[in-house]
Amino acid sequence: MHTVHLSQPLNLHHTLNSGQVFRWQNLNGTWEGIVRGEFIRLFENEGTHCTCDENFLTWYFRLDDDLDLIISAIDKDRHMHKAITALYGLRLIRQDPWECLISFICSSFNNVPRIRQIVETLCRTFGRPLPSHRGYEFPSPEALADAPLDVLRTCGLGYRDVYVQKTAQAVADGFALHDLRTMPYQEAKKALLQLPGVGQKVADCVLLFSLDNLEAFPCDTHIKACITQLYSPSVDAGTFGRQYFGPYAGYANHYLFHYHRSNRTW
DNA sequence: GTCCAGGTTAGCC
DNA sequence: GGCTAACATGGA
Repeated sequence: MHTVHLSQPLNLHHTLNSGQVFRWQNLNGTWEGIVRGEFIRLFENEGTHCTCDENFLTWYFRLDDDLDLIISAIDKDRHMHKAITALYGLRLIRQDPWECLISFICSSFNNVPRIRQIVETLCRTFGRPLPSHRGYEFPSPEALADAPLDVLRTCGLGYRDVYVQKTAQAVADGFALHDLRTMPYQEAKKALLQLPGVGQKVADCVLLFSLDNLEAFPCDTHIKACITQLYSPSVDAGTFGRQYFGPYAGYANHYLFHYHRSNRTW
């Protein structure tokens, strides 16, 4: 465990607890997670302490984004101002696209604790155990592609078992997730929408949380409520969000989402 | 028992 | 293209 003094704001609690990633656990102040097959431990106390190197922190927590610049770009009204003030240090994460894709297929018509439970069960059932015995890797596309439906079902997936299996088969057969990183927003989204279990909202989550598309604006029930109540009752939330907030609409989206979901008042 | 949760899909018009 | 019912699961 060593100390890193970051030049960028980072609030671990807001960031890891905001529903963009599902495998981190807070054990009395210390965050534990498994990223790309590596067990990682983090906590904040006059600097960020971690069992990883600074390059990992920079990559994973997008410290290459100038958060203050981004915040000033999206600080356009009193609603947004409340959210960014209350959640200062909330950052988007640059997570693995494959894990992100499957996690958000599991997220549809579901709640966060259960998403976490399903993802963890998938890892325990189909993922490689870490050499340190501290948990399991996220399963490979091949592992989920070859998984029998009834075993997937026992992981708690419900009717989503087919979505996970077919999407895993598509990725195992060569669907190039990483290529989407360099595509324009509409084109990358169109490609993702081909995958079973991936609709407008899940596609935007994958683009935003794992493929560097900061203009993606995922529209779930919380965001739709925010847009209709606070901004305009009759617009398409996604179109409005991207146009109104601009190139960093995705950051605005996640601040609104987490503020609304954590049951704070506007 | 009823309701709800980061939606997607198939089947209609 | 837009609209709607159906969809497993577990916790409140």
